[in-house]
Amino acid sequence: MPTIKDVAREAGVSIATVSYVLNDSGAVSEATHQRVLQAVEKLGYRPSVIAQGLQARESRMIGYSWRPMPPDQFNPILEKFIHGMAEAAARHGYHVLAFPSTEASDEISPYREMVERERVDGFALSNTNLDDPRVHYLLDIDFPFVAFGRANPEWDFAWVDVDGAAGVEQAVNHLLELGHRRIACLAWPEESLTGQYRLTGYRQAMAAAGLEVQAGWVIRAENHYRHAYQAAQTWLTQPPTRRPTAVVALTDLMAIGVMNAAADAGLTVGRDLAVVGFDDAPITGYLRPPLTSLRQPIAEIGERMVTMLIDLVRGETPSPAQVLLKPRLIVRDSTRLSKREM
Amino acid sequence: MPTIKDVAREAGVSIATVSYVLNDSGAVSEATHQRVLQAVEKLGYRPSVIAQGLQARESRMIGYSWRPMPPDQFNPILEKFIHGMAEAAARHGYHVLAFPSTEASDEISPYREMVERERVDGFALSNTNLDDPRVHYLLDIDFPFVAFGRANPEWDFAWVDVDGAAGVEQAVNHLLELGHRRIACLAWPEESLTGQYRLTGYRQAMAAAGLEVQAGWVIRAENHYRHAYQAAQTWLTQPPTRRPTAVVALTDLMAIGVMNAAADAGLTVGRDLAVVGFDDAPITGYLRPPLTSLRQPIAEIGERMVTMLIDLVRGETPSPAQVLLKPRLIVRDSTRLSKREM
DNA sequence: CCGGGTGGCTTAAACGTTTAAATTATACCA
DNA sequence: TGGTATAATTTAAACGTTTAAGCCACCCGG
Repeated sequence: MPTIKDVAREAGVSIATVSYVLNDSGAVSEATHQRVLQAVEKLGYRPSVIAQGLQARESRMIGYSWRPMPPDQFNPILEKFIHGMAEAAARHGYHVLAFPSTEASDEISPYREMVERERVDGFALSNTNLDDPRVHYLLDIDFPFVAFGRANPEWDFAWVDVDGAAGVEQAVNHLLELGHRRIACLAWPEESLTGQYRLTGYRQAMAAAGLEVQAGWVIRAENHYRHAYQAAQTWLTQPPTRRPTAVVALTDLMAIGVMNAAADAGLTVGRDLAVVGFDDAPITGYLRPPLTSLRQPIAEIGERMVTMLIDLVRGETPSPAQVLLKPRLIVRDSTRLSKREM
Repeated sequence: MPTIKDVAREAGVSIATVSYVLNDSGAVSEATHQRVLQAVEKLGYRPSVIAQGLQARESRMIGYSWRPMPPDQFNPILEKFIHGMAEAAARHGYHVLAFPSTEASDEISPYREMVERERVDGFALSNTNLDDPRVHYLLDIDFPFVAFGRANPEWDFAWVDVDGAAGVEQAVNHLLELGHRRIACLAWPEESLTGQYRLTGYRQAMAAAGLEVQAGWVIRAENHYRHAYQAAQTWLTQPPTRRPTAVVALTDLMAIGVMNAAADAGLTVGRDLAVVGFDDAPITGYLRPPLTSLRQPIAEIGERMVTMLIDLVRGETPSPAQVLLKPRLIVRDSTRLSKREM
């Protein structure tokens, strides 16, 4: 690989002049400028990112880590999220460094390692939670990061999030328009901040419609198929005149659990029970019936996070520093075919 | 961040001594050794990866790129694959750099960029194909890489692959044991090398069982739901005594297309038609019926690729340099309930 | 008692950049 | 013509490491 010295020799100038030409700084005569560019072209010279990094004390890397899903669960948005970030980052001369999260016991040590060894200039976080220790640590050492998801409202940091409340509200309103009145919600445990926001959307939409949320209409469960299946069973064993006619599940995986429970109870999803999911996993369109779901603007989230992060790395404050994006309801047969006579 | 100079000052030695202590090289007295380690501890010093990289002319980065799936398709193994690589890499002091592949027109320029700017020490490739231009380029410039998948058999390079032929053979044998005789295969276009291997497994298993592959039993299609659905329809419109009783699809996505086509034709998958997929996507267990599929040992693939690549980066030849791993047939109801009277 | 070997440490160069400061050449003005 | 401002270029230091080479004191053998 040719270095700046080779270019300098080839062009008959000092390495400083080459550097000035390449960075468009300093005062260089037009003739020299051309000569240097020709030498660069001839040798196929590209500056070494490592040497530049040492000089500038930066790595031009964005660190990102995630906890892998158990084999029976899926993360439908991860691939697009990483790719979206990688693409946006590349446009700014940055790259995404994927590092593993191992034990849940010590969440921050992989992050600390990256910071201390100067591997990354900033982090993208996802799956943040209230009092997230990573957010706490990074705020503490004042290291640049942007989160996908909110955390403790008292902490001031840059984040991008999907407006789960607005999303679920859309879903409930859609069901209301179809004539549903007994609408249940399959929610997450109380600790989950994202779960809280989404559940709030459900409660607000119901309240706005003047509907009381009956006891038992909200069931909290972990994001597992089996839990969702069991929760649905408790609803479906109620008499037809009392049981929910529609279910909003906080993820597609849980929605699938509900759909299968309904089918196993002899009900036709879409006609006897409307189901809505969240995430719009690629699979949703191929389920029977295809699942209505809330699609998150993943590419935009990745893009926004990267540009905000680069602002922070450069010492600027991104504006806005908090971004809430609306998900879009993709209507499919799991609700469309369930129109109720009003 | 403290540097080696700070440690040297703190310990009252030269920076060379600090370096010798940290790298366990050179001759350092026990007393000095201790003093340096204490200074390191006290200051919380960690060597800068960038400075080490400049010195050693290496980045300790493994580049990996993939083409994102269209929104209605899924890549069930990508997440585990990257995470597996990231984990194995981290154990050896390496990290995974994710860079985007943009246009299909110029596949190699993102790779060239990474090479020329010295961003990575080697590459992990996936979705290789016969005469893959990336493999060609990297062989040409003699840059370290390991591929997930084979390419032109005349090229000598390191790869790890899943034995698709053995996998499909397993699947066909499983169907044969259940009493199936009219077994169809939903294959990929001829250009796909992976598709060729898998199809070979089908043909071999059929031949070994003394069964002739009837015209029309093999249909080639792109890896899309809709194509799979249509292919299945052409089989299912045949009279029951002639049509295939089992289908081996080369991916889960295509298997889902077949399952839905069968259901829409009034058949019960599992009883009237057995279906096998490939990849064992997390969703397969939740389909109705749950889909029998071939699981690839993703974590092991990532692990192997990384260790082989690190060998190559160090100038050693990995042994073995070609690894073929067997997938495992995960039997579920989509075949289990289809036992035929023999 | 002197020479050579060696253990233990430091000096200094190198990796490939950027950039402040110094130097040289050129032009302009009094 | 001499001095100064300015344009163009070079020199050299710096970023944080590693490591070859050098240095010094000490010990040991002859």
